[in-house]
Amino acid sequence: MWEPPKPFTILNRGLIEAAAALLEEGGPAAVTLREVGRRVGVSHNAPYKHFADKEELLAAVAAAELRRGRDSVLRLRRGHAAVEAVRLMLHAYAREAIRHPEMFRLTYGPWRNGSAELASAADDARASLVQSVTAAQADGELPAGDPERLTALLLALAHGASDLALSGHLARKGKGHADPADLIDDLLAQLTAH
Amino acid sequence: MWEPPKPFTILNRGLIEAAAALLEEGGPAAVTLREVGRRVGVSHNAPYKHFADKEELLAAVAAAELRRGRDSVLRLRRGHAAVEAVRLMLHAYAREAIRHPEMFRLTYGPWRNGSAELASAADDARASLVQSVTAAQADGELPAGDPERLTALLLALAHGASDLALSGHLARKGKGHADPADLIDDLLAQLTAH
DNA sequence: ACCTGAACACCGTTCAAGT
DNA sequence: ACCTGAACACCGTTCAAGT
Repeated sequence: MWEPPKPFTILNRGLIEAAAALLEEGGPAAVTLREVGRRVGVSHNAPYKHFADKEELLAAVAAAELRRGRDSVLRLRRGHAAVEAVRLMLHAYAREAIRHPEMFRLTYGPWRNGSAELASAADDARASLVQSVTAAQADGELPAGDPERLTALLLALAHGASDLALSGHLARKGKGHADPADLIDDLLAQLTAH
Repeated sequence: MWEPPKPFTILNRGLIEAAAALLEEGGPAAVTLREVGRRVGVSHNAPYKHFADKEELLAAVAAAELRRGRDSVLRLRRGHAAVEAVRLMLHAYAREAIRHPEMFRLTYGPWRNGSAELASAADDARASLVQSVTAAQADGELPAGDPERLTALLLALAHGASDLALSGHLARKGKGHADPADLIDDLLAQLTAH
């Protein structure tokens, strides 16, 4: 079942970057293998020598983004108290979602073939957050309990607020006007004032 | 700018129902105008006399689903204490998301042309939830504060937990094993024990 | 007014052939 | 081993023509 990861050739990386750029510009429908090939300077079906199909190319784009997210989370852990690191991580999550909606939707979208590479990149990113949550609990800044479950609560709120904001379903247009960052702070305030 | 809603002809309703069935069976890609037409018994471009394009047909599917959601929310308000109604509404939200992933993703997905019909259906559904939240606040069962914002917090969590569960990003496979319903109850417990 | 069949442009994927 | 060009099946959309 398990396959060793292919080496990252120059072309491989170029295809992923071209696909990511097209995704950002016009969504998944704009990521055509013909345009990807054209931008990299190969024929429209050269990608098939590196990826089984279009979905696998997009999965590689998503995995690269998840690795970037994990590295960003690791950077935030240094130089901040644990609970503040958690707050900054969740804010960064929402900020990136709003700034790059197409990448956000791709990364957390539906994957028919559960790529192992994708799953492990996501696990790594979440594990960093779990560590900071655990440290914040040890500091008495977050309520005790299963840290995985508390992390899931925090992540679910940050994710849901971001996704609803993107689709315009977060609040009525004139009213309230709470953005994802506000809701993250609301939840943390409720959790710290227990 | 504003256009009067077209009358709901038999064919119109049939097209929407056929599109919804195809969506459930195989996602948005399976909703081809050719197959929709075939199931209803018309040619593959008869739908263009009722909807400007494929996206407008899918928007009508989403709007119908949002209206169903609003009616379901209204039913839950009767016969329950306010805070319990809120809890049941959020649980129903997550249950429907898990049971009908494609419809969930469509309903809360990206809409390039902000259909007024879609927006008002969503506003109606959320307004019912806001009313129950307000009543629960008056009962002293939920913390005081802007009810729109508190509703956004609750909805964002239910939405995010559902969406992450669907994409398998809610928690590591073996660990924690919190499902959306658990997280909803966790949040409500934190809010009521203030 | 509403529908049909043909046609167009486009895309993912396959394949025989090249180096 | 990797790439190319042609080809296939499919789809959204348009359009001239029918009733």
